Amino acid sequence: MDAFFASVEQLDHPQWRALPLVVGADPKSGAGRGVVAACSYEARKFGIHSAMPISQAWKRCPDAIFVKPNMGRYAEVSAEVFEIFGRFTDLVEGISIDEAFLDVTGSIALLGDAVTIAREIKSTIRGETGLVASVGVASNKFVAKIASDLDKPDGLVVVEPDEVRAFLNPLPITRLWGVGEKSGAKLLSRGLRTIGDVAAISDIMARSILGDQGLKLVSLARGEDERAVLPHSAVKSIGNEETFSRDVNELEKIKATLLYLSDKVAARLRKKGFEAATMTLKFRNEDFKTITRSATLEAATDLTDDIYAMALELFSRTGWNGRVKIRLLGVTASKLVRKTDSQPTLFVDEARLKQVRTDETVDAIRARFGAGALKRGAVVGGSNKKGYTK
DNA sequence: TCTGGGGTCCTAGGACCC
DNA sequence: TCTGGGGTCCTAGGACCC
Repeated sequence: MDAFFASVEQLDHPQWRALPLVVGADPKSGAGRGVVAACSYEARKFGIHSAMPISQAWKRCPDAIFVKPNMGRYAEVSAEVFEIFGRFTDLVEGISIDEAFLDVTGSIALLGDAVTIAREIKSTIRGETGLVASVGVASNKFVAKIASDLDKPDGLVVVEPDEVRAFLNPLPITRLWGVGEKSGAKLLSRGLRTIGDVAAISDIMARSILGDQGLKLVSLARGEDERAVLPHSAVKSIGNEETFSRDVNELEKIKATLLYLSDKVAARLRKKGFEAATMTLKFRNEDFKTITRSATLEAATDLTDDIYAMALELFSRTGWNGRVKIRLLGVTASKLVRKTDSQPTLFVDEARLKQVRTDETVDAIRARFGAGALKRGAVVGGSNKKGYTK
């Protein structure tokens, strides 16, 4: 999907259409923290792009419309788009909220060749959601992905099997999916500028530059990719993190934030029917140095109090002494098990039962009155930056 | 110049097991 | 007195993607 978040906002707010629009952090008149999550094509004319610091976006176009992401709404629209994908094949592999691989090999006899299907998908999406999509058609995932990126917005790029090498060779290495800042710099330092340059090096050279990753990369650069389109991949982790609006060193605020994050993660686990055995605390200090501490329990849990207790324990293991300020805290649950598959409790513990009933009640109230209907006292009293009210 | 928030995957060392 | 090889799991860090 092209400029997905921004396009959804323009769809929902007709008065914002054809205007520069930025979805992301609050710019706070140029003093805001955070980055651009997405922006309209009108905003791109000012040099604004995804992942740019929001303060820079503000400098480039203070008159742009700045809005906070509304992930719930984007998820709704995403579901509509994926439902459309499902009409063309069962083999749909989502790779993000707005992007998927579709293996249409088995649909050609019924629906026409891949290019016909691609046109049909684009026009159905536009007709039913009002949004614009770009499609790449190719004989494997890697080439299709690159092709889909080349002619945005509203692109349709077809790469025939015998054109793959000629198509890839002239493209810059920055187009290689999986090559970011670090790997890109290593490749450039060896004089490798295009995908064709990478395709031409020996396996020994590839390994010396990027290790085992390098070997895979050379295959991809040659257009070789045998990976299947795999639907239904299982979720592996659920986490929430938050950058403070100013760096903090007040213990009360830190604890309130850990409780807020733990509660959020626990509620998401319960909503999806998971329990988690491993918890990871993420900690970034004012110098942007990031560390993690994690621990694994014998019995998986979805209780807010359990997760908060672990978060506190892991925080104490960071060795934080109050002298450096903290920029970000995060809590992530992993080693997930479906609740029905988890080990039954071996003995009844009154205190635990009480916690279970508390969480059930909280979930029920939030389900009825909204996620913000009920907050822990420590979170409200701890002056959480979002400033929740009762 | 200033770097969000949601994730996945990989690497590497150490503990532990057979 | 000198200690292999194969495998799994855990932890910490880091690259990368949207």
